Amino acid sequence: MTAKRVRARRGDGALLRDDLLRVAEELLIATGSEEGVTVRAVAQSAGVTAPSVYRHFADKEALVEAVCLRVWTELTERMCATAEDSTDPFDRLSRAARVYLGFALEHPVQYRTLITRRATGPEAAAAISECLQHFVDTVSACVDAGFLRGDPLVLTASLWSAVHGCASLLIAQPRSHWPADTEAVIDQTVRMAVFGSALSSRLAVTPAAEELAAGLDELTGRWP
Amino acid sequence: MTAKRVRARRGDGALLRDDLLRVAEELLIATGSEEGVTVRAVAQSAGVTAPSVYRHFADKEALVEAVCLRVWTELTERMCATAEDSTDPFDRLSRAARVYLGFALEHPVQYRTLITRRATGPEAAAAISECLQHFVDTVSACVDAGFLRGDPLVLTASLWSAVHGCASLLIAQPRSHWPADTEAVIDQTVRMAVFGSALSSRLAVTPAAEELAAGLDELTGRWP
DNA sequence: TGTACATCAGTGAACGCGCGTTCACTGATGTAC
DNA sequence: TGTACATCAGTGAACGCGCGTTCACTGATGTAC
Repeated sequence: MTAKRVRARRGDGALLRDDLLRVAEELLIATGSEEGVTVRAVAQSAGVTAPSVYRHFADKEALVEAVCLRVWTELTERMCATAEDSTDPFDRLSRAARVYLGFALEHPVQYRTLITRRATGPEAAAAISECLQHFVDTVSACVDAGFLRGDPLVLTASLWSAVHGCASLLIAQPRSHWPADTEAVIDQTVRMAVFGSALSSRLAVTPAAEELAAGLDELTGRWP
Repeated sequence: MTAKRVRARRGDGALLRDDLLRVAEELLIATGSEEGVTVRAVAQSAGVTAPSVYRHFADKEALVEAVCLRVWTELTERMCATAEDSTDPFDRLSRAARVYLGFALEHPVQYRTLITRRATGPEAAAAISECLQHFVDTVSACVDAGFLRGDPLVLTASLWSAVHGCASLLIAQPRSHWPADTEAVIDQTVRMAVFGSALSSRLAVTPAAEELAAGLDELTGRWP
């Protein structure tokens, strides 16, 4: 990468743009943070001088955001694709949650950078909105089918909290605070979230713990 | 604050330490990020020159961590205090979750800074561990009482994910992506998490959505 | 087919900044005699 | 009670760095005549 780059032909200036994105992504992943991505380092890795970067991105902010968006757009696509594997709205919800978590863990730095960014550009806000809208739609379908009750926006916010929180902690926290079996945590989190949404949205009044436990034992005894 | 500070008497050097912490905290909150807290700015706000900071903190890292820890130690205390308001383990779990969320939203910047920090000092790691241990103990009590089933560590990780995720999103995301009623989201998230843990840990086999919904309707019909 | 020119990719050097940190110091003050 | 001294809080000046960004430029290349 550090090798001097051959200058692009006229009209092919956009080739550098792709290279810059690729190289900036590598740098973002390697350093684990937006601060590690410097314009100079990106340019050098692409075999080019720093000012060249400004031919393709307005400023550093725009470069970083573009790097994150490059993978982020996959997310909605993948959630939609998975939805087609099933016709059951409740099942679709679980799948969407798992895809979201899987995505975040596959692209931890891009995920965290984009979602914790204070001032996002309109494109980033749109990308997050789009993904969130898919969640809302999936939840709404569950409400329509009678699997969930209540305000879809509130239900979605809680479900999103669970999967985002799981991803966020797995990304940020060292192993020491966690059970060894990451898969078990992911699985439990998704199940907690979807079943918890189903149960809690039906509980207008909170019953006593013993009563609830006895009722759940009785109910779940049907599926041994 | 910018006023020149009167020099402390001999032996009272530690007074400045408190002032530096207070001022650094203000700066952290005002700028919303660790990067906004510069040694120079902190010193100036305390009415002192930059090198004075190094009399009390090894480096900038130590200063920021101390600022965050100052409020963080409240958390475990508050969770323990709330636990005494109830004898029901399941109720205690809900209370702990609410206290955690409330704390995070009261001190959003300190919460985020400490929990997303990559290389934490031993004190910070200990503080997080201590708080987490309280969660594990509370969950274990629920398992012992038969309200929850399964590995307490895995259950805790999921519960932690839900509350952390809710706090994290509320802190990071602009209002646009959220329902207007923040309280409703918090309430729903806690209920989803605790009831979801109770239900999901009893489901060895996942039943069909219709079956589950019907069962839950029947069960929750008892508490109208 | 040859040539002048406009276009475009990329450069080299510099600006100005704020940062964390170090080092030798100053001067007030409590303490020991 | 007076004085020399060790201690300690805080200073002033500087180091060295890497950063984002700008600006006038160079030189290759496609295109129009």
